[in-house]
Amino acid sequence: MHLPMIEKNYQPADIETRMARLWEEAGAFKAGRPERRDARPFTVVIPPPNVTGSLHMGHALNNTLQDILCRFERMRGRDVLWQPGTDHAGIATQMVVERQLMERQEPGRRDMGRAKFLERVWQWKAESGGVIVNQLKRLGASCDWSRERFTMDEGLSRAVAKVFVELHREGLIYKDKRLVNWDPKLLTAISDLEVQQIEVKGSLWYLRYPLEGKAFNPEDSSSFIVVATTRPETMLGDTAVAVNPDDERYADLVGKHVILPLVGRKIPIVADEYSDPEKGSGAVKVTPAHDFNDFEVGRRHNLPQISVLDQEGCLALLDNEDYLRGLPEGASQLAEELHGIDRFAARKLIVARLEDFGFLERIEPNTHMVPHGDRSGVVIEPYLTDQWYVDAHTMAQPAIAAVRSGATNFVPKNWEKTYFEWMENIQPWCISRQLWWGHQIPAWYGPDGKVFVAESEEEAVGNALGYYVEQEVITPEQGDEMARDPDKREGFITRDEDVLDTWFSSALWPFSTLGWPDDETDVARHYPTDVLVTGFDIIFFWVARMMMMGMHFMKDVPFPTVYIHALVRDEKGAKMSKSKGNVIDPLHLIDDYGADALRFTLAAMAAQGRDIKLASQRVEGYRNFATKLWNACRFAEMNGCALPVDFDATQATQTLNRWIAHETARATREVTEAIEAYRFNDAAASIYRFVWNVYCDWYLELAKPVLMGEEGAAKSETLAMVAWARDEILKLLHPFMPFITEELWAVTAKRDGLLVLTEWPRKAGLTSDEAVMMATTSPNDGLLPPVLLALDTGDFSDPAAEAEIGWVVDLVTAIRSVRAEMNITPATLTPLVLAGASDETKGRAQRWNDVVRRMARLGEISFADRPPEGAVQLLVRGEVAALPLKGVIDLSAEKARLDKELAKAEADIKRVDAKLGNEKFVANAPDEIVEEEKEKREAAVARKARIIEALERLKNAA
RNA sequence: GGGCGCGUAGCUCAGCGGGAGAGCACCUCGUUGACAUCGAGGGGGUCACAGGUUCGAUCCCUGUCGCGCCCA
Repeated sequence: MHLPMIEKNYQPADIETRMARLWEEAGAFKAGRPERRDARPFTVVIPPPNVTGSLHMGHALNNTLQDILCRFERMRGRDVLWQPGTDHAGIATQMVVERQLMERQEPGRRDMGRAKFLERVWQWKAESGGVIVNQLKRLGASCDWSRERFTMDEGLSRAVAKVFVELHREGLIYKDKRLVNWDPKLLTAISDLEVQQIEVKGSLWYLRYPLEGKAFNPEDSSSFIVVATTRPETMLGDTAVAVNPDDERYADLVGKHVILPLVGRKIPIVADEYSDPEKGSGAVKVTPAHDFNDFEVGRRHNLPQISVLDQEGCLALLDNEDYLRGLPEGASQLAEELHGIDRFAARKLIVARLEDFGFLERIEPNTHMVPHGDRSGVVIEPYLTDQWYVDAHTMAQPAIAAVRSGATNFVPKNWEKTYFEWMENIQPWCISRQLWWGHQIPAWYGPDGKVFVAESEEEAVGNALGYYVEQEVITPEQGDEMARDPDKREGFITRDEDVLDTWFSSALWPFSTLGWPDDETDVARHYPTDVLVTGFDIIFFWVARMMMMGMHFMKDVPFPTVYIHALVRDEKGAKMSKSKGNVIDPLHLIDDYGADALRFTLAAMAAQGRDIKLASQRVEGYRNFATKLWNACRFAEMNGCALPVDFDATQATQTLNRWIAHETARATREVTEAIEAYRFNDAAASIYRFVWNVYCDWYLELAKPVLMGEEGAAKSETLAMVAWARDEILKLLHPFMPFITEELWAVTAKRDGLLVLTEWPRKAGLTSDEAVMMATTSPNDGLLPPVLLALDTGDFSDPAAEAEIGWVVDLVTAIRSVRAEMNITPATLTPLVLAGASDETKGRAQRWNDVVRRMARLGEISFADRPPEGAVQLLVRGEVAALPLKGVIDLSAEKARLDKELAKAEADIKRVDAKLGNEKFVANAPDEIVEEEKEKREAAVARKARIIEALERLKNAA
């Protein structure tokens, strides 16, 4: 077969489309490929993006890092399962579809009815739900797409029902009437985590509450008590006034009563620690039904809870039995007046009314935190309702212990503190939502409100009907009839209308996606997963809850390692947001620079524990890196570099080739170890430096004369070695830049298979059998400690080769530097005289004659005992290299240059002497450090001597 | 108020007990046989500040100042 030539230009878009198709057709990302049936699995579950989402920078980073790990382990022979899928995102999705209905001027959700609306959501999902999946594919995510899951799939829904029922049976899920965070816009309860505290400039209103039995007189402070509040409108629901038990000002008032202004309700003055004597007046009004703290105060003092708002945050006073109970005649007039008014309008009205009657003492400006819904943006209302809760405190204990014991580790470690902090102070998790889109709670109610929880409707209805027959509420005949015909039981047995918090189903993701509870084959093989990669912003929402559910249902952690990455910010460090208009769209970057460049940028910047400030300039730079690699491969192709089948790099004889083998092994070790340690930035830096600054800058340049020269053993070995090192580069770079490397892999040689499934460069001398062992042995069986996986460069290390190539590099660099400094144009070829050269140096100079002349723009290279007069004299590895430039250069400039060098050498000597002269240093420092210092001193002294000689000669020349 | 983290070259960031690094930007030079999406060279930093530990601190400890995030 004839290989296609490498295209002249690197065109990411074209390559990406083709490579994606290639992988797809080969089923390269599929878990459980037959040839890997016996390999150790490597499993990662994707943090499921919202089905409504589109790819943002956070996704790009998160999935790039996961993909690097997956491709790396796949090349190391593991049977990789990267489990993809999306989240149904209850509120977000429902909002999207409702907005769409509105835009199309179709009937709204409520007009349409539940069943019809849900049909519409599914329809929307079918049409638009795949967007983010396709975007992840563009990024190169090597998920097993054939196993894509959705949190509302049948299987996952069964998992949800089972978990709910079991936790309910164990008493870990229960229904409770207490305050929740109520969103008056979305008309649903939300969890603590979905509430954002936002600083708001408000006011503190000081209100006079008249004391019972005294004639209220605004001028007489003994006739009232002053309470301070940030929410005057809730005063209608006050059921007490609280003062601190240690507050002497109010000591004699405790136990007495006040008459609630405007309302006329008689309420007690109680002593409670909650009241802070330093704040406001030291007395607070207590509204148990509208404030979390007051709720607790109310419980402690057995106070009634009077809710005065409705679901939408409007005053609800008429027909409000709790409110009207025990009120004097005429109170209903106020109720009629205020009923139905929005909470913020009511605030103004009530304050005005209080002022009219002298109950308002003063208003102070006050900045305080106000809870807002993270989706709706409106002020959250603490609201008294029945909701379902998970006993998070109990469930957290094994999850805390698992991290304490090290069964699960966070990387970087410091996130464990955040995890513990939250888990140890965890509150009951409110899991019911008054939405339609989501997993409907598997609870059914009988006519008396008794609840029947079961995994299926049949089961629940069966239980319920049995119960009511037994209780003789219905006859057995009626029971049979209702069991047969759902219409007949309508109004008798009704299902809970609410759905579960989206995070409830996400918490099961590591095992529900593997088939639990229906088929546990994959659970056995892939649970626990190997690592979770996610952002710190969802440690509470998701990681903690997966830990709880995993420990409870699988009796094991969901993952031994949690790699927490940072946020991607804009180049100034601001959080990207639509409102700020500073969002960088990863898809635009992919269009402009290619997915590989974007991926490499994110990896290179993913230093642990630090946010990423992304500038598109960086991406451009790494696109250039891809171009560089592209051209290096073209160069190899143009010279006919190819790898013979039986070529063994360890057996190379040419110095240059032994050197690049050694450097390749070093890069292999660095990249491998860095990925293993989740140091993605170090891995990226290593491969970048190796490709550009070692392979391209030196190896290819030094190899040119051989490649262009005559046929022979040296040339054929070099032709092979250029190809060999190129192939190693393509492998090492593949996890970071999968598209370009796969393309180059295909066009540079006839291959047995795709690069994506090619074996990762391994320790030289390790047999394939051992590599297979490594891949199949479980990590905890103690047979092969991880240290054996470390790569050994032993077979490639060659100090002699390093010394020789090092000399060439130093010589060329020194000459280039001085030529630039002396403003010698490249067109001027200068001769080089190696003065007093050792035999070794002479040999090297002869062997590298062509290269050095070409790279350093030299004429002839000759040898002499002493440098010619008036020459520029360079020190290269302890010997003098002279450029006879008398007449070409300015002698005083050369003198200045040497003076500078001399000063540097002297400074070095001085610094080392100060150290070595310090007895304590010599006594305390490790021997090798002292030895190093001594060697440095010797080198500096020798250098100084040569420079002085050079200066002498210069003087003679002048 | 509690917690976490950050202040290193003009910018974005690595490094973290033994001679200050990268990329980009900047300046000079360059149509050298893969690459101008390139090559060669160069300038530029009391490593926020003050103490302490140490033979030795950009690195460890304490404090101060400045910035960011999370929780109350």
